Amino acid sequence: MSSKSAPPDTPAIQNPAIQTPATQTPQAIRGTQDIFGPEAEAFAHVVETFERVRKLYRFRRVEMPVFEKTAVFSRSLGETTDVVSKEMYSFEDRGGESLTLRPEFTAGLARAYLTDGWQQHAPLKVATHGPLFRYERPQKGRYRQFHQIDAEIIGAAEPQADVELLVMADQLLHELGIADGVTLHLNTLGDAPSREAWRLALIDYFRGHKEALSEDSQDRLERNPLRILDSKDPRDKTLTADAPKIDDFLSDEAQDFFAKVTAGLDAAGVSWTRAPTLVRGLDYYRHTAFEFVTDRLGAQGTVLGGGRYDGLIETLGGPHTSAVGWAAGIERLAMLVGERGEAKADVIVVVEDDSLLTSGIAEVSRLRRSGVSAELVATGSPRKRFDKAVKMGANAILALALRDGQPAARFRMDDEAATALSDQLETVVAQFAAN
RNA sequence: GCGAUCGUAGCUCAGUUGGUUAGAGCGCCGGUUUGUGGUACCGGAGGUCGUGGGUUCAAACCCCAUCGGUCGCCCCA
Repeated sequence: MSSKSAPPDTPAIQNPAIQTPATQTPQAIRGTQDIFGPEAEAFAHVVETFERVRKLYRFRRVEMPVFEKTAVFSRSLGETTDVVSKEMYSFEDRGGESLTLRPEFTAGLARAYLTDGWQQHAPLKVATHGPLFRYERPQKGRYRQFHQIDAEIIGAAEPQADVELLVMADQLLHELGIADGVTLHLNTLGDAPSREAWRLALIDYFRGHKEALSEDSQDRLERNPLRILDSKDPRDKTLTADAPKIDDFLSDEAQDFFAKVTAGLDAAGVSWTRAPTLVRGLDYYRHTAFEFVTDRLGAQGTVLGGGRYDGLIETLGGPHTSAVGWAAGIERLAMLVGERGEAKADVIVVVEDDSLLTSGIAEVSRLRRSGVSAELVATGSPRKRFDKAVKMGANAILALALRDGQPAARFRMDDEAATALSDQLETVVAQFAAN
């Protein structure tokens, strides 16, 4: 990228501390992470488990671009939401178009549903995973580039779609072994008229007590009044206790819908708690809203969340389309899973004399080609190589050494490995003896 | 965006009324010992004390700024 092609109005970097002197290694970008070893294994385990469960529930795999036109997100999430108003990574491309790195999956999926003709597959069950970007203050379990797994059903107005998604989420958490201490908080926001009536009642109620609200909530009153219910501020909590309840505003249809969702969960044996103050932050939610919350991650306790967004696709200029979905933070799930051991090698081939290096290369290649995971240890002090292999850990160790000037192979292996690998190793020994 | 706290070798950390060449354990490399073996001993490499200023005869230590981590608020997965 030459400086010539930069837009003429690109501001010069004002802060000298941000500039990296040519002699210094640049830092990673704040809020990004390089994960490695046991942590990376945990991350992969989450994705692999998700892939397995998603196939059990017959969700189809989709891949999408990591960036979209900015309007895709600003229109669907709502201009006043924090995500849109201050957390998006937006930029102009060289053609002058405003693009944004996806801060979530749903809006992009809705766009793809419309532009790619996926309507023909409705109701469409899809799953995806990948990186998302949000310009936030990083904390544990919260990053600027983070990763989610995501499952959605587009074009399904029936409550059993909500149920299917929730049961799937519940099974995923169980299969990851982290369901203990996680509870499903469930609420309904009603249909559009219910939600709107409740919203107006809340605004009316809180306006009457505006002075008693926290500063944050006075601000929320204008931008996102529903969220006052979620406030942790003690001043707000005394007020929210007597605030209008959604249940008093639900239409018969909305009430019936919610009853069918809870009945379905009960039938499937998924436990849940009613959380009447649970409101999702994004504008597009209707009816079912839910979060799976753990007590083990401090302030970042929501591990999986979602709901129904019947209004979204219309907002993007499409036909009225019902949809439900959820997303879960892979980093948060991985933290709950904990570090996972990396698999031991089936065989480590130790070259204890440099003159046998080519034999070692030949054997380790043969093993790998026949589906045995193998590592070659042939560097460092020859006398310490065996100990190094022992420390690395393997089901079997094959040591190649000179004995009385003649090549000789020795073994050490676990009993279990001995049975599993005996055929392979016999071949190796035979091979080695032959050479 | 706000508040708090931290930042010394690859890793975990010592290092206080500011005072000679900044230390340990683990890891890494080498040597000796052992020799069907995850041993023991010896030695070595490796540090702009996050970065930039300031105060001082003297700063890892005090002050300011900045970058980054962590925790809380906000928001959210």
